[in-house]
Amino acid sequence: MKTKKPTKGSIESYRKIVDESMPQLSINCVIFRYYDKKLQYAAVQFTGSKMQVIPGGYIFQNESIDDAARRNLYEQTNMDDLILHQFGSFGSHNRRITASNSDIENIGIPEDFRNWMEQRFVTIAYYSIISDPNTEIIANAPYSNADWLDIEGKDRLAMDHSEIVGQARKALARDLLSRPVLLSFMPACFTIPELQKLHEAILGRSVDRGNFRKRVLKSGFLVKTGLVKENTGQRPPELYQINKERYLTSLTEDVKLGF
Amino acid sequence: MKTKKPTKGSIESYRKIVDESMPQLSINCVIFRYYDKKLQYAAVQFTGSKMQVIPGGYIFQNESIDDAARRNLYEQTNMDDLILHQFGSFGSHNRRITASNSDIENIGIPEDFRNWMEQRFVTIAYYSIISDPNTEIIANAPYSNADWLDIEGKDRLAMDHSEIVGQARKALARDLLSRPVLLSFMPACFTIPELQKLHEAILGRSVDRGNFRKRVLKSGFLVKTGLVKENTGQRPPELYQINKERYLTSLTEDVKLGF
DNA sequence: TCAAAAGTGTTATAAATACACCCATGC
DNA sequence: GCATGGGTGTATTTATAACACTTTTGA
Repeated sequence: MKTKKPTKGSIESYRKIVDESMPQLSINCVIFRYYDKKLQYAAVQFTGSKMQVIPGGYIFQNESIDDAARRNLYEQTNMDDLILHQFGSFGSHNRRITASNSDIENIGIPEDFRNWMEQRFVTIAYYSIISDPNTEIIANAPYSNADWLDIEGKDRLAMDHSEIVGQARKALARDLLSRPVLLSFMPACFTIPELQKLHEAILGRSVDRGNFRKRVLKSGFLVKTGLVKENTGQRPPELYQINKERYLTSLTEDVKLGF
Repeated sequence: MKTKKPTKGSIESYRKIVDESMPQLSINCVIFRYYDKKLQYAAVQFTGSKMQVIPGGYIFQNESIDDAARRNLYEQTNMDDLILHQFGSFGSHNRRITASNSDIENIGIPEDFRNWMEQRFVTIAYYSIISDPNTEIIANAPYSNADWLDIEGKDRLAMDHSEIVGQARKALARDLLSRPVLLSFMPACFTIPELQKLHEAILGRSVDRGNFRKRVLKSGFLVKTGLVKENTGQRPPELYQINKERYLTSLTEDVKLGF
């Protein structure tokens, strides 16, 4: 699956992108994590720029868009077991990165690559969620300075990336209903109240404790471990695991088409 | 909004496409209609070919993908008031039109255009629905021979177009729940049993008459006209109109993000 | 013993579902 | 009359929502 790659950020790596990628088409990933009781997403900066964008990249001529999303995510986060959900494409007629909308005046990349990347681009957007909230985002060239930003924060991203993040959050909230997407967020072992907090972070509002518990247990995605989380200062909550089998089948099965 | 266009199918029109369109990126539209009590979709053929595809086209450098979808649809169906729903992108690594997967051996188009269009393409897919089931599809060059195909039929389209149609049908069924997309299908005046038949055609199964009636009336999208449909051979069903105001606002408002 | 958070149960309401029954028409 | 499809009502079940009560811990 892997190809020999030139050193990241080298002239050769830029040439490879320009020579072997589909022109004017990109993928972007909104990578969520649940950390510090908040829903966050990954943002990176172009080297030498102050504006932030979400990770993204280009599509090699011989790879599918889904593979391109996976690859770019791997190159930038070192994670390769994420489940990616394509949720939309963005292609307004003047959608391009420029000095005025991204502050990319003096970033250290070759001019021919810069000309290439400053064309009008259509992007296909994916969202993904990481289970380990301590994952480091590795910002490869032409990016640097990765950050996690609060979804409720006021950060303004370059271009239409804030819009893309907003749409990703909506897609995530929508998918919560039909699939337990949320389970990808959680560590191997977790409590129902923790799961509820995550739900609330995604939905942007609070839900009833008792009702949440009933619903999530009835779904059959959770398995009781018999253990409890200790030293919480209050009554120790019970620890659960994911019913992996049930979870994986739910990802491929069709959403119920009810009337 | 309209630009002067070269004669369709002329050398100039092909040159314009190659010169002014984004490369390797297309839009495709699954146009549904409800006709003869069946759900159908529009298919066209390349001139000189036997294989069918769904309508589609290319994106001018200075137009948005949504505008491109609208324009191509207009050029091919003469309809310009359709509501388009983007539902996904398709981009497997070997997604291209070839003689083997589309039977385009001897279609009468210039070789440079043919080389251009036989590149690997990613397509962004939309679905749309027409309210007048008697709409004629105008197949412009390089297409000819437009047809309406049954969604339940066994027709095999070229490339991955059957897959795209299947996904469109799923998206349509999903959207039925949150929006009364269905109303675009209906003529100005219709009966509830007719509306029910349409629902059943989309969902692929039957629904309870009484319950359907209750639900659709409670939604507030229908207005009673006071008239009945005559000469049906049985009890004359009541005719309804769409509450246009309510319908249009529902199209722009967010889907409820319930828990 | 008290606060705080976890876990459980009860009730009210609304929605989905399954039918049963009557109605209006053409034959 | 009667077959056929349209229109209406009702009972059952299920889902949603609001909220009260109990349990377990650390301080």
